[in-house]
Amino acid sequence: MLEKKYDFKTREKYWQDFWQEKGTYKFDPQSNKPIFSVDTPPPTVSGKIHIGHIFSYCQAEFVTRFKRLQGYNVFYPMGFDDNGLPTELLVEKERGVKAYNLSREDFRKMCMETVEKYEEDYKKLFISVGNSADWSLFYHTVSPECQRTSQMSFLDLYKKDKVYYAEAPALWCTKCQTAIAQSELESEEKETTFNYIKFYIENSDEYVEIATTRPEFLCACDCVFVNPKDEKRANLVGKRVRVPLYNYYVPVLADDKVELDKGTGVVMCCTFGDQTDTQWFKKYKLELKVAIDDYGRMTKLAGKYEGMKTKEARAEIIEDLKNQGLLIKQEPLTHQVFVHERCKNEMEIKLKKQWFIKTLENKQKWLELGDQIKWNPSFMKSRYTDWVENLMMDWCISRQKYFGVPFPVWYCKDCGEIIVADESQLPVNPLVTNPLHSCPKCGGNNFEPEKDIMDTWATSSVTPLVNTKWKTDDEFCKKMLPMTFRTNAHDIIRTWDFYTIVKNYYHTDTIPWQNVMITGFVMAGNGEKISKSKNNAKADPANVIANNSADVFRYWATTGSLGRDSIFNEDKLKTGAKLVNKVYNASKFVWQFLEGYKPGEVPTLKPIDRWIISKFSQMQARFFDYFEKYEIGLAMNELESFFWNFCDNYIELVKVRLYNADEDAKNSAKYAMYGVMLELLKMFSIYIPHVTEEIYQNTFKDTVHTESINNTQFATLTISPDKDLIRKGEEACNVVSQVRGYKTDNKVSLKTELTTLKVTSPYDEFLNLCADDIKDATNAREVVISHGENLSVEVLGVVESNQ
RNA sequence: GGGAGUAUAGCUCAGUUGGUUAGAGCACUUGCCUUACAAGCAAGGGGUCGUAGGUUCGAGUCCUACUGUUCCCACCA
Repeated sequence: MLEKKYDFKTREKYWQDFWQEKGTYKFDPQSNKPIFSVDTPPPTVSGKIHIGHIFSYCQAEFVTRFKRLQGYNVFYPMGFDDNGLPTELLVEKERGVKAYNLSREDFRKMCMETVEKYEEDYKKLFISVGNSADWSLFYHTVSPECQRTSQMSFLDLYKKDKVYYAEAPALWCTKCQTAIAQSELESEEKETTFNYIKFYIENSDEYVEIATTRPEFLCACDCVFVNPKDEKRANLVGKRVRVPLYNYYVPVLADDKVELDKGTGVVMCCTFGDQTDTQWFKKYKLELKVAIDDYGRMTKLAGKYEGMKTKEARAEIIEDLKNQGLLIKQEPLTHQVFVHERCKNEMEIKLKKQWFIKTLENKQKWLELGDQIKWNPSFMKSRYTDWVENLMMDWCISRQKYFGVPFPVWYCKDCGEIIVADESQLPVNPLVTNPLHSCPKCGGNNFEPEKDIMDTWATSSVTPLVNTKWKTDDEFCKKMLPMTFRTNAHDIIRTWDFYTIVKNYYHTDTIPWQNVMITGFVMAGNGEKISKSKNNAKADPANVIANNSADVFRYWATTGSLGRDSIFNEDKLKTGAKLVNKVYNASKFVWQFLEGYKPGEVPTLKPIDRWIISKFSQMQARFFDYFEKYEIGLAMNELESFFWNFCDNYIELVKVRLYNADEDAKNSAKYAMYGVMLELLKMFSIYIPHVTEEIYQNTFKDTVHTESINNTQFATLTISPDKDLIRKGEEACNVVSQVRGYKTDNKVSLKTELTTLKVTSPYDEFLNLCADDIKDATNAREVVISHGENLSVEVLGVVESNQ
């Protein structure tokens, strides 16, 4: 029996403990059920988890519950990504320290402590929202096991010549003082000025006009370009021009990258002002002139501006150009500038020795692999292909930071040879361990360890390899790869998805997963993105859960359709609370009649009972279809609207029968209610697992005999969707509805007794078969049904009550 | 500049392959304590489906153009 009231505050915790204790969500490696494996992106430990994260993880989690109920052996590990720049920034902020002021060891220890504390909170939060991951499969990317996999990945790439160490133009953040990858760039709109500057032609009084936004690069100018088709300036090619302020001469070259109608049509090339400069640098083997140092200050090359921040130098230089009559004009300009996504600092390009993974040479392959994966929703695939098609640089994976996975690499001090670790040494920290052997090239024994650490994405893009025990358990790995299902929000398609596809292909020749589910974002009330900097995440997930229950929170997470952003909406929480309440009450009510009922042979069914089963089957089919497309919100809509209809129409039609009728008539209703209610609870358990478990344990468990509702499986009912039958049943509901309307219009109670009800309908035959149910639901003494073109319902009289 | 999503009731959103009078929840109005639930039930008001064309017997749904909006990519001369 169910208690009168359901108290989520005590019961949710109770069931969460129950599930963990019983291992309800455990993957069974021995089972021969089909496997559904999930590669969930491990949340980055970079601060508090906001409501959008939980939203996204809930959506993915609904799918795993669905698959479990479909009879799959679900492999659903959860992990955290707890190394690299994002974590360092968190620790520095929280502790008020700067990594470079501390010893590596001290900083590392500090990071570990912080990470542990956060992960404890993260885990609690996930469990408190009813997440059904198998925590025995837990991993975190800074653990020795994951470090081993990341380093193993590096060694494998090295062996296959897919990773290289080279001095190349790299994107550089002067604030974080590290190289970063193209995928870590964001663009921001900034106001600046276009400065039109005179470059005098050698031995002439004439000059060419060059427009630039960054005159502080004048000291690093290598040459000037015009377009080869530019007839007006064809005579300039081969001549030299004088760089203003610095008064040295550079050649004028022609290159078709120059756009005629941009700026003045003449460009100065500096090393490096932008991406095009790096291409010209390579193509024309230009001299490297470094104007800006690692900290974003002008170098010696800048002369009197040395030591100034770039923007200060720019202002001074413009002033000086003005004074010397070299500045023609200035124009305001708004343009997109690349900034580092983590700190929003403007990007520089520096020539640096870094490790790169080859991505450019296989663009076609990446696209093919993208085609092999099923993207949901399908339109999100274009984010992937767009990104691949526009890749400009190989993936730079070395970071000049401290807390992360070290490269298993040393350099021979004598001959400079690169020495990589032996697999048996992994995980290895080259700062404290030496290679196993002398330098293979010169036999030397002096080694310079690689101090850099790997990009956080380089370590988190191996999650399918970690999960499937790559290079640890070959048999398991073979069985599990490619994984079935990957889910993430649309912001990390170009990083997590792309890099994971790249690495998995290099290592195992396959795609990492067969299906991808891309979730949307949660937007703040005004429709803007929730972000830490704006501090507009009004609702803290832990509070929302504590105040509304995990089930209600999860209900809210069904908002909207897949891949689309949703706005956080308090109303939806209210609706969820009502639903939970209704499910509980309906179950309690239904169970009154089903107590002691033993499901068995199909009895002779009354038309209304046939109707509700058929209608259920129709809804169930749609529900399954939506889930196949991971449309968890639309599936919920189907389920929910059926359920309210079930309560307000079906239950109302049969309840008097269940109280008063003969055994056969009762049994028909019981049969329908038992089947439909049980299946409804299973479906609801995907979304609101706590209340449904509470109900199941106190009701159906005695006849179904599984330890938890989560261990049950979906069943199809005996009557399949039948449009004609469904239409007829709805006619019966319409009759009842019209009578209710009559009573409402006349401001009398719905239980008011009627004398005679006169009905005409094209479905009179069917209505006659369920006349008793209609009579009961409308509380009429007599119902007369005859044939007619359209439905008409007439109340002939009301029985006057004495009270 | 290239691409994608989106535009339906005051708000948040459904509307499957084109098919009668366009739906739900919230909000609003009114009535009802009905042998589950007042966190409930019932009834109701409210929309020329972004604009303009087109295809069709028939368009919220398909096509074209435009407009608004959000996002991705490119654009730092």
